[in-house]
Amino acid sequence: MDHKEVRAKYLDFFKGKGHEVVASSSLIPRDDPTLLFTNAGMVQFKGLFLGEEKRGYTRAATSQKCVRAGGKHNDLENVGYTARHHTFFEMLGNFSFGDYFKEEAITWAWELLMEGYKLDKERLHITIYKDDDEAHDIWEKKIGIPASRITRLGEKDNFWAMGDTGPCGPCSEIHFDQGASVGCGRPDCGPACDCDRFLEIWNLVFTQFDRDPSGKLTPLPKPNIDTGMGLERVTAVIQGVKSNYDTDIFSVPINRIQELSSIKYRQNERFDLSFRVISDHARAAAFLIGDGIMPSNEGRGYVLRRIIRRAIRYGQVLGFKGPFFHSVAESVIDAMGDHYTDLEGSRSFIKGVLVNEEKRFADTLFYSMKMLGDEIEKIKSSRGNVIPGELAFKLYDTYGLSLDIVQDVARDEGLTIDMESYEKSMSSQRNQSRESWKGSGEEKIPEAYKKLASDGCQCNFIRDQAEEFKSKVAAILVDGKEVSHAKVNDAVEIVLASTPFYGESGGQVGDQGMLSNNSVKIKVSDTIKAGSDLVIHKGTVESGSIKTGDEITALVDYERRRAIQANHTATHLLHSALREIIGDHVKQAGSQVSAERLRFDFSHFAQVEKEKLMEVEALVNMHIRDNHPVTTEVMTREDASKTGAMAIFEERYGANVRVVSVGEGVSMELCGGTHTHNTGDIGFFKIVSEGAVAANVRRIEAVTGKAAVLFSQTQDNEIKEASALLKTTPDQLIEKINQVLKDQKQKDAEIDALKAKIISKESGDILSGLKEINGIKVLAKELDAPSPKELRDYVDRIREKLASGVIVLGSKSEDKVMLICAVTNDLTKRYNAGKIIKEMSEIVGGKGGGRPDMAQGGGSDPQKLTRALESIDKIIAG
RNA sequence: GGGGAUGUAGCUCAGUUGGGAGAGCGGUACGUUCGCAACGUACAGGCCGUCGGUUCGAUCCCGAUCAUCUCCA
Repeated sequence: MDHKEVRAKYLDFFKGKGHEVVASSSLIPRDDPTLLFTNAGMVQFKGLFLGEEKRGYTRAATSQKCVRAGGKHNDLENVGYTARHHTFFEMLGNFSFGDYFKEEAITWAWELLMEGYKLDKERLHITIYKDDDEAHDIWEKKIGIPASRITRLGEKDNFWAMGDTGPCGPCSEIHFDQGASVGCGRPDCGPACDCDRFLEIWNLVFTQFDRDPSGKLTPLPKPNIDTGMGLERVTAVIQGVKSNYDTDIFSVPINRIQELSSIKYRQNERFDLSFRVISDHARAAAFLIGDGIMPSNEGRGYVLRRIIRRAIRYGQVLGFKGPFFHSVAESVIDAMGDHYTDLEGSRSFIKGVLVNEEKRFADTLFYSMKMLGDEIEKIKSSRGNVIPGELAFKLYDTYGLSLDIVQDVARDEGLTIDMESYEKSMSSQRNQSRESWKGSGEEKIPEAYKKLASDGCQCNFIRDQAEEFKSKVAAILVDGKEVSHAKVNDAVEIVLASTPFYGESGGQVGDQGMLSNNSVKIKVSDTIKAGSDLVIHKGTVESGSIKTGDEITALVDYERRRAIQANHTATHLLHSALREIIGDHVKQAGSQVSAERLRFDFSHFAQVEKEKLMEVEALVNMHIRDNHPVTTEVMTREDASKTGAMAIFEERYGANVRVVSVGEGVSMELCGGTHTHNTGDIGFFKIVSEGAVAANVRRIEAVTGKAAVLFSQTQDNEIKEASALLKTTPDQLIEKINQVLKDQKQKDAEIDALKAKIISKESGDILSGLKEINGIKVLAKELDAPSPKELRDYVDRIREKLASGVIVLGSKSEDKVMLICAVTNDLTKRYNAGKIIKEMSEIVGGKGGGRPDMAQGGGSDPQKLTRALESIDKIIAG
């Protein structure tokens, strides 16, 4: 049985038991500040378990993609060294939201393992929570498991909780006995043992309590079921192999590595380790990038980067010199693209990102190796033979040179590393970081909205309707608290039973407009969406008062809405034009559509050339002129992905999705926003700017319709005005500017030359004030110089003429004095310009200093300049 | 989220008691050469990331901010 059959059997089995088969959600969890990545099957159902969200089913089964790397669950460092750890894996799970409970969950699990997967029942052991007699009875009496193979365990192993408070409950695990030859070999070895003999394959969680802050458990009226079984693990058990890496799941990437490296798997343990690390990480990298995460220097992107780099490092062990990892990742797409169709669609994108990242890593490595080389040079020249631990740590911490590489180099150079101090530095960094961990920073849904949702409050967005729309007030919030009525000047948040207002989502801003009836007028300044089906109208009561249950007329500002729609449809056209002209690695990385303009972020590895940008703009405008119809269709997620519609990864979609199509194959995207009826409604599309927002992410801003016309007119006017100022025509403007610049440059040169002449001449005049003190030529003079640079020019000139002597010049402005002193080189032993300027600066209330032959200073008392200059006589006379 | 590092010419980077912004490569012009390569000479190219503070004076010190790199969580 291959893994595809294992997965299909699972989903089919539970479909047969009335479960909705739900597609895997993105690896980026939505609305959840506690998680870096989706790390379990229940993540996408959290809202249902908490009763904050309702969907059209109460039983669900999924095969959920999961990543455990970074954040609370971090398996990264173990991957490759064990038979079971992965950064990426698939979790099979069946869920009940207040529907069936313990008995069905256990019975069905057993049925699937026996009849579906044909496991040997003699090798299965059960663990339950110590107080859960109910589960014990079901296992023993109903299923017929001998009590000797049912183990009661404590809170640590068999009691599950989402957090310190909230839903929680006992769980029951099914373990597979790999036989006495595996593991510790102790006679009392059992499922509770830490060794590898008993393998947990399925965890059934019975969420039946609600824990309050004091720790008290109250039974939930409708308990839930949440189960999880790792696909890789159970496949290994079914296929009778000892390691997940020996299943068919990993054979494709491992084969690819064999081809690329010409090294066989299972010949050498050191190489095998690399095979496992690379094949695991290739899966994680492909899926993370497929879900829109880009390698970067922070957050999720940084976890991805570390996964990629770890793989590359292990690849070096296999002798890879150039980029190879992208090719392994592509083999993952070959193997899994048929079940994860969006992965296949992102193939060239994933490859591009990885090639780019492989090159970038080579740069970092080159730089940090150079740094290490310099440091070793220093150690050797001081006859040392130990690399300090702090240095090794710094190289790792700051420059990304990992310890194993430093160790290799040290060995080659005959040096050792002070590991004790290395570990010390490391653990102090760890502690420092752990103390400050708070969360991933994802925005949380405010409590008041959650409460409304769990109270069953809903608000349907009614897409196409007459302008007069009547609805009932379902809830009113003031200052984030639910109230029954609101009066004049209150800042309110209103929930209606249904609404024509579009709540901000998918990058499209929320609508504005009015809510009114005979007794109240509310100006809506923004509309937002909370959760999946709550639309909140934010606004102010302008007159009258309102209470819940009132009937009210909702009127959207449709002129504004039309501008937004034009921008939104144009965004889709821009997306498809970019893919056509610069390549299908282009993927949306975010967008913002407002009435004024549209902003589109997308993945791309370099600046978009101006010519390409013009082509894109032209293509979008062509589609506008062709006046294609814009149509929308609601279909199942599966059907949508078959049509090849582009999905935007940051969105969460339900079972049914909206597909927005432009013309015949011009553009097709999953989108919940609102659009024009025909592309011609956009009128005109104009790109305003293109630039970078992050590594490998570019941003285009554009305008449409009226705003685009205005933009062009403004630009045109500016060109005309500029032409008029330069007394030329727009078509000769560039030429004229070049001419003016050239002219100016010439004049600058001329001015410099003239200044030099003047200074040269004036310095001759200045020389008239030359004195001789102690046989040394001394010149002290005040002159009018606008800047210290000017003053320096004078002093240089004079020095040339003087050949030997001391020069002091001063210049004053309203409230400041500049002083400069030069001593010719033959005299610097006797007179120090720095010291001279110091003394003189003090007189004018300031400070100064510099080199022995040249020094500057100044002060804030202009009236004393003359005195300062006179003081030179005394200084030289000594 | 917390820490460390970097930001100077098109590129790679120097630049300390705070006091004239540099090198190599690349570019342009000229020269040697039949031509290329090579070499020589000259020249152009800089808000020293941005903003603020200290100071007579900041590439340099201090604070903030942005970008990039990196480690930890």
